[in-house]
Formats: sequence, structure tokens, C-alpha cells
Amino acid sequence: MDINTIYNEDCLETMKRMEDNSIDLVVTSPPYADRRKTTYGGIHPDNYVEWFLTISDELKRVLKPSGSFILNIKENVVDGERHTYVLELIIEMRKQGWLWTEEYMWHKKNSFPGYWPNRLRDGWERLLHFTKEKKFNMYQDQVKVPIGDWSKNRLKNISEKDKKRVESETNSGFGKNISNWVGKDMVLPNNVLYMASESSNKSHSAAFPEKLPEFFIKLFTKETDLIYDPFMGSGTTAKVSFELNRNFIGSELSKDYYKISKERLGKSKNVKKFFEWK
Amino acid sequence: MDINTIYNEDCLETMKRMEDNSIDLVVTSPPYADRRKTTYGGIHPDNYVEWFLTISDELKRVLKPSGSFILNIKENVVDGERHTYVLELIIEMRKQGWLWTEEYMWHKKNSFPGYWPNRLRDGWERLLHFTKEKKFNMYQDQVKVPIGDWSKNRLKNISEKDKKRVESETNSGFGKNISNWVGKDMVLPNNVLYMASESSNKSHSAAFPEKLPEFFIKLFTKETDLIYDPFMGSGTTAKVSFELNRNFIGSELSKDYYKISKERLGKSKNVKKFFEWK
DNA sequence: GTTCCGCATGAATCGATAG
DNA sequence: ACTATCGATTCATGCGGAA
Repeated sequence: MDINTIYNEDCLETMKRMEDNSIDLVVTSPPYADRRKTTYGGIHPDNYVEWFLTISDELKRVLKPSGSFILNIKENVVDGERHTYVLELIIEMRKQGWLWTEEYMWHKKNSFPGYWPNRLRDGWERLLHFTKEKKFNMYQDQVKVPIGDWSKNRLKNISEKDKKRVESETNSGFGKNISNWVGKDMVLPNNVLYMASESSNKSHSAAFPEKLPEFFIKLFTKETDLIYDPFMGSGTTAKVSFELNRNFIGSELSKDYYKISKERLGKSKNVKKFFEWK
Repeated sequence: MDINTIYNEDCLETMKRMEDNSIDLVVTSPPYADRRKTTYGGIHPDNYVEWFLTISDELKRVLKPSGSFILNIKENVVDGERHTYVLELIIEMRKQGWLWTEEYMWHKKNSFPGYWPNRLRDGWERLLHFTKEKKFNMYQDQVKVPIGDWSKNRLKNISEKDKKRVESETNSGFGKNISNWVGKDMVLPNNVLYMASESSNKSHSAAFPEKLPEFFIKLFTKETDLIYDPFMGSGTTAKVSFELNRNFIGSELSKDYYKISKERLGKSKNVKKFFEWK
């Protein structure tokens, strides 16, 4: 199996040639149900779970026990209701043996416009975190963020009470020592990613902002680890992987999207091979 | 059935005395699984769905066809994984006849601190929107928010330029094409509520901020509409309902929480009756 | 070089109209 | 009756061109 290669084929074909337990991280944004009709034929919501389970089964085989699988997805509205296919998918993937370890949230700064009688504009998407084992690789130090402005005022004139251990009023047993923050300027983020979807002035339509795979690549891999994206699209995860000195494999069924990825990644010296499907 | 009354009893008892189709809005934050052990016996996650379905069935009976049910909930971590009881609950409530119309998101500004090897701090909760019918009451104008700063410079300049253009081209006969945004200062929000959880300096632990029920009360009811909270807790939804001149009924099983609500609402002239359970 | 302005467009959804 | 297509609605972002 050649790494640092992108394949213009169905991801199931690519994975057939992969060894068991060889991938450190899967970050992907598959075609949503009934979307991208022109490229993927528009999988109907009612058939989505069945379709995706064949893929997640193979992903589970090739993922290392210490690895993670991040799935960006959002259910659309069908007949006035949110469809339940994502909920069902989580439940079925657990039956396959996956652990639903966490659900991260992408809070979109610029949500799609619109006005409807029964709902507001949709401003968020799911980022489901699945793992094979309870213990897996996670490098939290790599995703620390600058401390908020609140600390500047808070720490400037630190009170006597703050220097002592401040017990929370609810008797939750959790206490905090504010003075520990002095000198620190980076803190751990939480499980909400607040960022805009990428602008579309470029030739490709990359709704997936680069910061998003970047966050998970930093959080769940170290350099030279191997990342796989079974639905590469315009190659956002690929690009970020190479930039962060990770190894990468990608699959993309659509010829058009594949070409966009190829062009986008062509400048990168890290990409070894392009494999075009005949 | 007395309105503007709070009841110190199980919500099923309160609802027994309610007529069919009498409530305009239910906003509630029920005890999460394995929480509040002393009060509700600590419902185990595996039994949560079964327990809640008896309540949601009665809620469906008493809610008007034009009404809405907002359920604030978040699955906790069990054995390293997010438990699936909320997902199952949504699926089962649909079988009961509820429509899962939308999922709003509470993005918490101040998420609870902590450090774990397999997850980051939890910064969000679900706000599930269920309805009985596809068409229901929704008053979007009541929840408009100030337009973003981006517009200030833009619109100011557009309008100035537009004025100049109109003056100089008065005789041209060319109709002016003023941007839709000029004069607009309030826009519709999206389905993510970004707000801090309430400080716990008070005697009760009110993680539920007042802005949260306020948003949904404004969005789904008008004045004198009837709101019901089956798990009143410290009475946040109750307080906001009265302040917004809505009618209210509340149930709270715990004597301690009931007392807190009673004290908190005692000052309100709108509360008609307190009903203490013997 | 900067800053400013104009514009295109994005994983959307609903209701009406047409076949 | 059921499906397919189309227009209306709406806001934040970044890019390119202009001042």
C-alpha cells in the first residue's frame, strides 16, 4: 500500500489493499444524505445508514487500536423534521464494535441564510468521535489556545481569596486555584469548534475549513502518523496533513473533485503519487 | 386546573389533572441520568428512556397541537463513552407520535473545567425541539438580535453613497436600488444559543441561565399563553414566564427545590398559588 | 502599501406550481 | 395523490479591484 498517495476510486477499493490496524486517524466529511447529487448520486436518508455501515466496517479494520475516527455530518430536514439517520448510524456503529467516545460540535460563524416558518438558520454540525478502544492516542497539549482576555483582568489584581483554594459553592467537590493561572497563556479548548466555513471564491467548494481537520490532526496524531480520508472532496484534510508533516492516504470517487485535489496538492513536495482510476 | 400555580409533586400527578391540548409550551431541563440521586432515585442511563417516555406521553396529551416542547438534555459519559439514551429517546418519542422538528444547541461560554485523557471539556448541550404538528406557533420577530458589527461600516457607507447617487442622478430617471440591509439593525439568530451558564453564587445551583427559557418563550409563545415545566428545579423557567407575562404551571418533586422556587417566586405578584404536597 | 468597497456564494428549506 | 422543479428568503465572509 503506497502512502502519501491519493486515489481516484471508491474508498472501499482503496481500503481493500490496506493492512489491518495501519491507520492512526480518519478525518472525513462524507457526502450527506441527498446532497451532492451530481457526484454521488444522492444517497437517500432512509438508505444512508446501510450504505455507510459497509464503509465504517472497513474503517474499523484498518484503524489502529490507538487511533481515532472523526466523522463530520449533519442530518437534513425531511418532511419538516430532522431525519434520524445520524442517530441510527451512531447506534448501529456501536453494534459494529465502535465506541462513541465523544461528540464535538462545529459552531459555524457564517451559517447559511434563509427564513422558514418552523425553524431558524442552521448554525452547527456534528463532529462524531469514534474509537476502537477506551484508551487511544490524544495529545491535548498540541491544541492549546491562547487564554481569554478574562484572565488579564482577573489575574492583574488577584485577590487574597483567589490565592487560596476557592471551593465551588455547589459543593460539587471541584475547587480551583486561580493563582495557578499566573504566567500561563495557553489553555485547553473545549469540545466546541467555533469557526467560519471557508469562502467559496476559490475554484472548489470547500465548506470544510482547514482549521477543522487541523484541530483533530493535532489532537490525535503526532508527526509521521498516517491519516486517511475516504471522502477526500477537494482535499482539505490532505493538504493540512501534509503541511503538518503527517503521512496521508486519500480516496475520492468523483473525477472532478479528484482533479481539484490533485491540482491543490500538486505543489506539495510531500505528495508521492497520484493514482487515477481508469 | 389552577394556572399560575406551582405543585410540589410528581409531574405525572399534576398532568393527570390537566385537560387535553391545554399547554402552549413546555420548556424543561429534566434530571439527567444518574444525577440528583437523592431526589429522583438516580435514574440509570439504561432505564432513562423507559422512564421518560411515560412523561413525554402525558406531555403530548396536554400540549396544544400548535405548541412546542423544548427539552434541554445532554448524555453523560458512561464507561468512557457517551451514552446513547438521548438518541434512543428521540427515536422512541417519534414512535410515540412526536415530531423531532429541530435540535438547537446551547454553546456554553463558560464550560465546566476539567482535564481527562480521552476528552476535552464539555462545552455544549442539546435543546431538542419536539412538536405535535408540522405547523405550530413560532414568532421569530420576537427573538431578533442586533446585526453584526460588520454591517455598521458597510451600511453606513452604502447609504451615504446611495444618497449622493440619488442627488446627482435625480433627473436621470434611474430608479434607486438601495440595499435591503439599509436601516436594518436587527436580524434573525440561528439555532445556536451562545451564552454562559448562570453563576452558582446563589444558594441553588442554577446551571440553566434565564436567557435560555426566555429565548424559547419569546420564540414559541405570546403573552397570556400557558407554559408548563414538569421539572421546575429552582424555578428559572417559572420566573421568566411570569416576567414575560405568560401564564405558568410548574411541578417539582423535590421538597428542597420546591422551597427554593417558592422563595424565588414569592416576590412575584403573578404567582397565584403554592400547592405543597403532604 | 494600505484601506475601503462591492460582490458572489455557500452540505438550506418551504410552499407553490406544474406534470 | 404523488413527485419534480422553481422562486423566495437571508447573512457572513473573503477576495479582487478601486481609491
